[in-house]
Amino acid sequence: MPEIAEVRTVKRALKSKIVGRKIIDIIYRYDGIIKSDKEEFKNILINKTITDVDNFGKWLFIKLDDYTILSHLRMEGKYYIKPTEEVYEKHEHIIFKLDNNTDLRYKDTRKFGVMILVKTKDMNNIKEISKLGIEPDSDTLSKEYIYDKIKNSNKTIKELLLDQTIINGLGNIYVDEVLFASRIKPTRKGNTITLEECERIKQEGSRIIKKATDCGGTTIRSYTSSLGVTGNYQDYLLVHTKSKCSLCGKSINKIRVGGRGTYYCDNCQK
DNA sequence: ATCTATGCCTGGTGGC
DNA sequence: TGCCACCAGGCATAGA
Repeated sequence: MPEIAEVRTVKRALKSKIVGRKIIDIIYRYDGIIKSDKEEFKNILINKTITDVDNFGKWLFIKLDDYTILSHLRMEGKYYIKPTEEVYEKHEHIIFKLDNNTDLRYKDTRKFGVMILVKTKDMNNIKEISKLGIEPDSDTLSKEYIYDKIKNSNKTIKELLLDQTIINGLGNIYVDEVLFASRIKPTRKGNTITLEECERIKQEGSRIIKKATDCGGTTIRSYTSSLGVTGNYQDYLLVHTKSKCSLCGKSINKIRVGGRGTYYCDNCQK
């Protein structure tokens, strides 16, 4: 699943390829992805020029002056740039025809992704965006902030780190990595995590996300290249999908926490 | 407020 | 080989 590092990678690639391009038509092959008014989406966007691409956590923003497409890739959403005459592939649901004989195509096998068209000036008031927390490698993230958000919670630390309203952008893979690097068991309740451990979460989260962003994200399972971009952070994963602990050599446990497949080392994580 | 269950989806897998 | 139940999971929403 694309997490913050992968979304940043998509953002960079898109930015270099579509800024300055005008949308001349939009084809819906499956319009369930569009969560705002589907007709308005087309009517407003056709003939608009893409001015910027940005992201906040896992949300991607495609900006067109006064309007912005909020795009969330969820599990398997991907963007591709293709010559307009190329035959559509299965699961290419939304086709943006651009003014240079290319298409921006949104492909999403499981159709979990969403697009919402909003006025750019209202963007930060949209509930999906306004509720988001602080990005894991932001300078404004502090151990006190994390501690304050989790200290009274009976939820597991794994669930809390997946909560986008606390830290914005971590998904299943990076939460496992952050907890391993912080030496904290994913099943610990939020109210047992110390301030010192929050500092480790902050430091390791920042380090891991910066490194993963530099690597272009992680490419495993079906989360392969989007826009022809392939990340290589999977070479640095220490616990997620692993069977042996790189520190102690014991078996990595795979359990379910909060309904998610979770990898951890029972020996190294306390 | 907070928790649990459900729905959204398709492709891959394992059992028979 | 084919059929089928089940699972993967980010997030919203409804119900308890």
